[in-house]
Amino acid sequence: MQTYRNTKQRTRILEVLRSTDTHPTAAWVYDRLKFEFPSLSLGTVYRNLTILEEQGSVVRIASGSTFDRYDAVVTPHPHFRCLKCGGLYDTKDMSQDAISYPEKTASGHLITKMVLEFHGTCAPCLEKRPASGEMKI
Amino acid sequence: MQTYRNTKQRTRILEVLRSTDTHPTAAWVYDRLKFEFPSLSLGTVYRNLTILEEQGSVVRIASGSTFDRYDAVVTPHPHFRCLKCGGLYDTKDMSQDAISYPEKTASGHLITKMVLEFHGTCAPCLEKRPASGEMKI
DNA sequence: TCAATAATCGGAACGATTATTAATAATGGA
DNA sequence: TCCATTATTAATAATCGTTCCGATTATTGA
Repeated sequence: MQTYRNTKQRTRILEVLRSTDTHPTAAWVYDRLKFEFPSLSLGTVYRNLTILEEQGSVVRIASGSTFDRYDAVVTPHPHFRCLKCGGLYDTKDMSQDAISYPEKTASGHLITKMVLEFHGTCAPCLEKRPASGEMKI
Repeated sequence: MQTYRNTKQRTRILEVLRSTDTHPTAAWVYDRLKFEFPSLSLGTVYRNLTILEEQGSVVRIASGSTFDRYDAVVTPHPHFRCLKCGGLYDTKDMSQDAISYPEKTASGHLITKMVLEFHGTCAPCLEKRPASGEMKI
């Protein structure tokens, strides 16, 4: 059994993650901390994010074939993903608390977590484009 | 505007995908077809899966930092993902049809699709492990 | 049939993540 | 407090899924 030690790096990585709601990537956290720890390594960020996930302090949000994102809000909540820019947002007006599901599926799979996502075009990307049709000239 | 052509490879890729409910990866499809097309390239499989997705014949299921999977059932339906083995299953007993959501979020994001996943331990993985506690010896 | 060009093949390139290694530093006990 | 233990770090190499590239081939509409 592995015992975790407290390091400045890990502490700050969690603090940085808790200070934003932008669901950062490992690289974003690294950029944010490399001035504070000039010798910080990207591998350290990755390893600590994995450890923080094991500890339940952080949730990993997979995005398939692009970079993963991390969220320090571990309470289950839905996300909105923009298919144009890849942005990931919280949807504060929506909740998944009311959706109930069984402990096991009919096939006997044990459910421990429900993940709900909405996909589409985010408000900033909508503004960049004409109301309908293709961009002209 | 790009026009699509019909190729044997693309046709067979879609057929193979429609012949299974295992949500295959690109590599799985490639293995399945490389005897039929000895000179088949993995890049061709990837490109065609992307084209089939553009055409709406196939849905990509992202799995973050592991291989993506593809589903020829394009009707929205929830999936179960095993966190032990990475397996992806349909949950035939569950549906997401009853869950309603607005066209736009409060922040103005345009929603075009809802993705619902259940995570946990699948039945085969449950059987491999003792009912509770850690594996002994 | 023929020209235009989309699609293929093979391999190289890419980017996010993980593994490796030696050096460093946090921890618990004497 | 000092020391031994060992988790953690930094730097870099390696991995792996996926995409891109150039030359060739195949499909399509005229």
